[in-house]
Amino acid sequence: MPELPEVETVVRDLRPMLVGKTIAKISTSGLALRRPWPSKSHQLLVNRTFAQVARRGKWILLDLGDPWLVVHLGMTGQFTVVDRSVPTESHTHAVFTLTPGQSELRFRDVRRFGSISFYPDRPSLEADLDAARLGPEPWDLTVADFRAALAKTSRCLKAILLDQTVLAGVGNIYADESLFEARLHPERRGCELTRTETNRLHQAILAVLTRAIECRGSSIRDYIGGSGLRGEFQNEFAVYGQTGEPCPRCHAPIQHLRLAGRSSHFCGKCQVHRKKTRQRMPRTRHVSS
DNA sequence: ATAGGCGCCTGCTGGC
DNA sequence: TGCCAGCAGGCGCCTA
Repeated sequence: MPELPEVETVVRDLRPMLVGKTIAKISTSGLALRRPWPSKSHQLLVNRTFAQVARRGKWILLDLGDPWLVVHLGMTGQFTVVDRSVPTESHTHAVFTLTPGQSELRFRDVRRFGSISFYPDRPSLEADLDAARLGPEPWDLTVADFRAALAKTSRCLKAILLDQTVLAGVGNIYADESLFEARLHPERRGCELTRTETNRLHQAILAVLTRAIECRGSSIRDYIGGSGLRGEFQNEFAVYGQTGEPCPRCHAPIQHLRLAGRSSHFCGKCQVHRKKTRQRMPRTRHVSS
């Protein structure tokens, strides 16, 4: 699931419900998540108070005034604050009882690709973030830096956008939607983009992410925000999951392709693969429509 | 450097 | 109705 807009929504939802609350008790399912979360760390978390809730890429950073918890939602993670009276759903792997009040912070993850990591202090957290070589947040990535990153690689645009070391937070949905918005074919290579195309892609990424955050992200099946509310951006998809549907721009059917190991959706007519100048070259090809 | 495949998990859908 | 393959929003590891 959860890409930048979804994680940002969770963080914005959780912040007012967590900051100032203290962990009174922790219970876990005991099932392994993607990263180990040693039960030894639990005693270091009890009686600690949430000071801040932040996001870096797709990671949720919970500052407990020096121990830190870092949560990744994987594909199906849900991180919510609910009243204790709400029945606990299956696949709930961690419950933090909060005080004062009657609420609980719950981590639920059907596929268990998500993770909860404990860091005793800020330097240990920073070291791990550095090791991950996480790229800049999209809004901190200048067009000049983006241009430089594209120019030095022959990888296809889809793979570049999914690479968290280039920019942090974009996943499969928003890569496809950004490429559509920028009218660029996902198989185009980074190094072959013109200055205009690079600018257009940069703008498209920011525009798509901004609109998605305004919609509280996309709920396809599992995703919900920190308060349990679904997102609405799935209703705005131009290409993602729209195979065979008419392109909202030119009405040609949306196509589907497996690229960089992921399914890619695009309009083969208005997301041009080759440069326009070349496409106009007379060739022995016919167009039937 | 990069592409591709796999594995980690569970659940849902579509085709037969 | 039932079975089974294929697919899913992520990511890290391995090989070629």
